Amino acid sequence: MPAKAAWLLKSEPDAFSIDNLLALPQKTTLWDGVRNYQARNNLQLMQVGDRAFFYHSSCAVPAIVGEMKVVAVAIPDVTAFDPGSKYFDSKSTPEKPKWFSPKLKGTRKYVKILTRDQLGVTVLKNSLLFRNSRLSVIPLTAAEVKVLDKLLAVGETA
DNA sequence: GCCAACGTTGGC
DNA sequence: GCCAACGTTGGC
Repeated sequence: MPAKAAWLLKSEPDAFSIDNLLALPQKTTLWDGVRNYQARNNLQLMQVGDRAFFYHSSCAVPAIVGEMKVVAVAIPDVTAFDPGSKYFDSKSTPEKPKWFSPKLKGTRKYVKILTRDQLGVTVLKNSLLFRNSRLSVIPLTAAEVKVLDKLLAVGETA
């Protein structure tokens, strides 16, 4: 069994925040609406049990604000089939789906968030979070996760 | 609100 | 298959 992977998932808090997620009945959601191939490919690589960090983007203080766990691998993104959805894509059909959504469960909201500023002075500086600021689903290396855990441990005792 | 970086589209 | 035009993301 390979070690569990870790991911960073971006969401605009105005659209869907960590609080929105944790307020859901099962704290669970299908991660839909992603319309970028690189991000899509990453969504499809997610395995049950993988860790996922929730990142608030396009807001006053961009930061990792909590954590989730993958509870189901990606299934076709149904919002792409719905003409009424702003994520509708006529090129994606139930027969030939183009976009996918894994299921994520919120597990934790941080007391102290990890701001983009903080992350920028760690090894995360070399991650896709900084090298490709537009990518919304980012794989994290074990070394990067280690740094995050360290920062979190400090936050708890501070 | 601005703008840089990047992805996508479409004409050729 | 190239590349200009355009649209979007997201930090600031």
